[in-house]
Amino acid sequence: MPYTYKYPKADVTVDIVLFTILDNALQVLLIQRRDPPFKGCWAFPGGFVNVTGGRTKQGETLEKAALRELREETGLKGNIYLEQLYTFGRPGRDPRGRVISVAYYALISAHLGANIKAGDDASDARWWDVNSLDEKLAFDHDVILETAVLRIRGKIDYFPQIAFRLLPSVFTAAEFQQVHEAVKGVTFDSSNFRKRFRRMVADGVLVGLGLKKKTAGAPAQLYSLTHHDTHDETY
Amino acid sequence: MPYTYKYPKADVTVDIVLFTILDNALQVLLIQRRDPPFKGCWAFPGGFVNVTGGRTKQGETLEKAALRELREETGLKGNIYLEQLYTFGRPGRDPRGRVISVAYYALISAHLGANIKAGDDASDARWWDVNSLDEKLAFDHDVILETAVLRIRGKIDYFPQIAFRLLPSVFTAAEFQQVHEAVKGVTFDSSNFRKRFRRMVADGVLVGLGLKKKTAGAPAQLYSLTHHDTHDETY
DNA sequence: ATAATAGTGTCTATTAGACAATATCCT
DNA sequence: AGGATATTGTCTAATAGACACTATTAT
Repeated sequence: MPYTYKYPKADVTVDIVLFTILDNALQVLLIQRRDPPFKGCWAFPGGFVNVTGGRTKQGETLEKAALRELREETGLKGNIYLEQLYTFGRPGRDPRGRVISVAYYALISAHLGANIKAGDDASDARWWDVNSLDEKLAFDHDVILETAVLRIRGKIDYFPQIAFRLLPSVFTAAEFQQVHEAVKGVTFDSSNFRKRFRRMVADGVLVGLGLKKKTAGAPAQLYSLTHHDTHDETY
Repeated sequence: MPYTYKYPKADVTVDIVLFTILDNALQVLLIQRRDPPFKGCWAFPGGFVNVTGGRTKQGETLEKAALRELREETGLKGNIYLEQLYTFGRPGRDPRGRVISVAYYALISAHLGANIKAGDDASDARWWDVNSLDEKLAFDHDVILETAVLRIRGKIDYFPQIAFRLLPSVFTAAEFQQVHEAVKGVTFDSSNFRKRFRRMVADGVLVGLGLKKKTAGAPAQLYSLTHHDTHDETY
């Protein structure tokens, strides 16, 4: 049953740039495409937005589509925080026809990232260090990646949730610093960085748990987010 | 000649939130719709993205579509700076069917905004003070407006181009301050604000022109942007 | 002189950066 | 004791906010 329109239409897709921190480096999840176009190339998880249902139902939201595709192509369960990144629609970006892609980024902590497995449309799925990625990506995904990295690099400075979503729920000050360093691609003086950290504790954003974590040196205090402000979006 | 597809597709539109400063207030341009849906309602200039041309040509870019629609519906000439804002695609936002709208915002100085005239699809076009707008807008344009205002309010703090685009090419320190106040919706201590202004002059971002502008009190020094950095997008 | 606006200076509190120092654990 | 890491402190420079002050024009 074909669909007929008076004017030509575009396809709308979502692409999801999923980040985590592994080996103290910012890593991004790529899927190896099983089918053309760009068969064999690495690309972000993503796919077509469901727009069926006629005038009344009209299909799923963009965000739901992104979450669905992310789950289908990675095996991840549960709610994963997504934020809309940018919409890419340059003519010619997809050889099959005009495709408008609404890109999202998502952040998960390393222990969640460990059990990723490739979905049906992919021959493989794995994490790549964003700083040593020299693969030629499918479509315009290289531009999307650059946009996403710039976004979280800029936003982490005034929106600490970026760091918290990349961390497990309990973490040390050093781990918090390492996440910042991995995202920004620079190193910080630990003394000065700790002042910011102490301020967050004093402001009630973080709470010390009294517990200690063993390290190669002195044991480190463990902290967690003081809940109640899980609803964010300050921007 | 109808277009037939195997799967249903969405329409892709652009909407443009055009801002200026008039009467020391942040104002937004709205068009009164001549045709259904939302006939008679006020809405942003915008329209369908041209996606014709088959597999190879595929139509126009999103940004070109936004610029074209803005020109068609306002009579504005020349290049106007646009920045992509967010993509709105909730099912049901348009009663005609699934429509994904890529929203842009644009900024012009007041003297350009004076000669706006309604295009063919509109029965009227005029500026509205964003702080005293209580019209029910078409589609989800109320949400788009709120998103746009929040965006420029946040961005003007670290991206002074927002202010410069709302000003004529030559302006006084007081006018620069008034633009900030109109965008942020607060007043600033002129002494402290002027320190920021002086720093921009010292840093070579602005140049004093030596000329004076008459005011009700002492004449004010005129400044302009030190060019060469017209290519922005620091973000 | 006075109203009105332009423009400067001063004090304090907050914050970032460079760098020194102390504390705690393991071997 | 010595290596490794956690944790705190000190000095300086930059910046923001509150507020007092001077300068220049028109009437």
